[in-house]
Amino acid sequence: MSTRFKRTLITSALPYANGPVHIGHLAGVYVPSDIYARYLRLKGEEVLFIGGSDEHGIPITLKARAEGVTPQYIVDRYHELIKKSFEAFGITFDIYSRTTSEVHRKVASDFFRTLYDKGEFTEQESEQYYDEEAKQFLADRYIVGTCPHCGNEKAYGDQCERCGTSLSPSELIQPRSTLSGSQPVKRKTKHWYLPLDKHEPWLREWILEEHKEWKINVYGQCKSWLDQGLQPRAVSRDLDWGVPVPVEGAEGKVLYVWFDAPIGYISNTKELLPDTWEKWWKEEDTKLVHFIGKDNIVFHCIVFPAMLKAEGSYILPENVPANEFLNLEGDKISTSNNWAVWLHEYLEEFPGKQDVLRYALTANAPETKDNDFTWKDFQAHNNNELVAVLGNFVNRAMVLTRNYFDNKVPSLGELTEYDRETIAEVEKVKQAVEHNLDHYRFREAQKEAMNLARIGNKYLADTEPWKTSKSDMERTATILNIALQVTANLSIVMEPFLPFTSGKIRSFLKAERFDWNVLGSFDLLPEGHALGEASLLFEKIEDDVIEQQVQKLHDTKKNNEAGKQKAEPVKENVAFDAFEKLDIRVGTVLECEKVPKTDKLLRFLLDDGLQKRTILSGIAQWYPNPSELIGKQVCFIANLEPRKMRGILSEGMILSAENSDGSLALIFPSEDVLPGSPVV
RNA sequence: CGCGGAGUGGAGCAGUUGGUAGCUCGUUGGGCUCAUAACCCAAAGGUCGUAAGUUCGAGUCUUACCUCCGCAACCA
Repeated sequence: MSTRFKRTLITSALPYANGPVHIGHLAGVYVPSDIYARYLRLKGEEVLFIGGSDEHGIPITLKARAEGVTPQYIVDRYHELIKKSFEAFGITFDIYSRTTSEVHRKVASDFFRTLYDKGEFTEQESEQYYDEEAKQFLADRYIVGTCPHCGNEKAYGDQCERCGTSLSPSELIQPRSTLSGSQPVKRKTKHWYLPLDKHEPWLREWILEEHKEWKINVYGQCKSWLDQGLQPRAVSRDLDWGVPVPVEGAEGKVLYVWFDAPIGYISNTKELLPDTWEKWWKEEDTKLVHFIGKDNIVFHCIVFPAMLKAEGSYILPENVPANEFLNLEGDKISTSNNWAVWLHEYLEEFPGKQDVLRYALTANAPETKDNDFTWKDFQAHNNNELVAVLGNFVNRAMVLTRNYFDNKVPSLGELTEYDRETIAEVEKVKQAVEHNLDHYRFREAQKEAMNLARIGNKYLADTEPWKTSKSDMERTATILNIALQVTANLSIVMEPFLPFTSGKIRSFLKAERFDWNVLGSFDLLPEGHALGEASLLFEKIEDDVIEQQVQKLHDTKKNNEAGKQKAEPVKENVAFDAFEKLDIRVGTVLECEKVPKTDKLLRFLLDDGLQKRTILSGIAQWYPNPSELIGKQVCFIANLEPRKMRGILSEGMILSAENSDGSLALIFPSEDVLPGSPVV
């Protein structure tokens, strides 16, 4: 640590309490932050590691509504589950609290009030949907209606889940409130905004000039945001679940969750240390580090710093080592599709194997780009590295000592040149691990730590104590003394990465926990010291165990697909005249090409019997050679309101059939007809 | 010409301020037998996405282009 700092405050992104924690969360945030925290503690530094659940926000209220329970019930359930599984996994938070705590309510409320009193917010009125029966404003997610794009009648106010379009509530046709079912009305409401645009100058200087050392993905993202120009962001919402806005006339309004959540870091610190928390947040010699995933970069690098700066008494983060995403067996991890390896399930199915997962996730950490977790890799990391290299070396050292020296540390005699070289190698490992950890390169650091076991294996192979034991017990004693000292060193260097294993090694050695600063020493175990009972550190994971996990995922996938393949229920009946209002016709394709700079849009020029008509259709990915469609006849809706997309006016809609996987197929008449023929 | 990231031996990754391309796993051969068929050694395998340029010299700098991922846009 540079002399600038006296202590380190580590925060890890608050997991959202509407589901359990999965390996993506672990690899991206919790394993690296735990390694870092353990490392600094082992070095004897003053460190605080903050975690907690993020328990406010719309998705939780929706989930509660869907299950017919209270939001509190939902967050209680997941908070407990998450907290317990983190604990069992060995994530050593100094506190794992929650944003529904009393302390948080007060801290967040005061924080808002301070900014409010200082005039750091702007106020803005806007029109939003209001439910007159339920007597409250409706968040986007509380409004359903017909998607203007695909006709899905259950589109939400922020997004249509069928076609994936993001919407705003006013775009919905026939909006309905999910609270009462009534038709909402537009009403004026006032919200507070954090004017990020005003903070842009110093943010620019602070990040782009003073923090060039940030990871390139983080720096690049920030630069991108800053170059595009920052916009004011609303900090309040009309909702009844959250921290109330502490301002007169703000009844029914709560802090927006992104404003609320990062303050959780502060309130959790305060909950743990009611008297001394301020030194962690307000003294310049505290080093603040946020561990997050890449989806949170803008909040932790721009929004939260702007909040802290606006408040005025807080320090800013020194680094934000954000990771990319972890995929699972080739596909994106998805909570809603159950495409994940859940921590609580792993802990049950692989009891005592916390370190195996920690190791595999760190070895394959998405530090520079998205990575893929596969069970086969997991098995290989365990069998070929943990078992074969680390477990085996420790076992060799222990067994040899038991066989030749009655399980006692033998004496160190005269050192050979080779012994000295080996000892020097161990010192190099220490430096390499430190250097990498200091720069948040956990994958590389773990690899270097593992090299210590490799050095040990090589040392035994080269010195062959099983041979020297036949002629020269003195030499054999020296060799095994060194091998045991290497083992003791392993228990130190592995502590941040594999804490459970490290503890086991210490119990084998009957040793207390060593400080990091004695790493590299060869007098950790005194001569004659009686060793404990050794067992295997790791066991092989057989193919069938892996296949079972893969099968589990395949089953999930099958279930998901089966679920989707069910045809949608038939919509409500409509009167014949409603059908008659639609003017569906056949047209002949004259031109067809991809619209530049889009992924999905094809531009059709149709002969509709009367004139030429341009229609855009979002089917480009299913028709890679659009020119092949020229001359074909397609069906289209002729009297749909024209709409401009990408600067081109689309006059109608071409009809396609949609598969369960979302792929689209154009509908053609079975025989050629005259252009303009009506479809009846 | 929207923004960012990535393209290095079969797989996953390092390559610091430009100077003969490294690591882990896998593969092949050999050695060893203390050890969970584990360990050790050796070899094969890369024209560092493509093209041009700067330079005595480029994976490392410049330009153009291609591919992949994410965001944005967009999907009547």
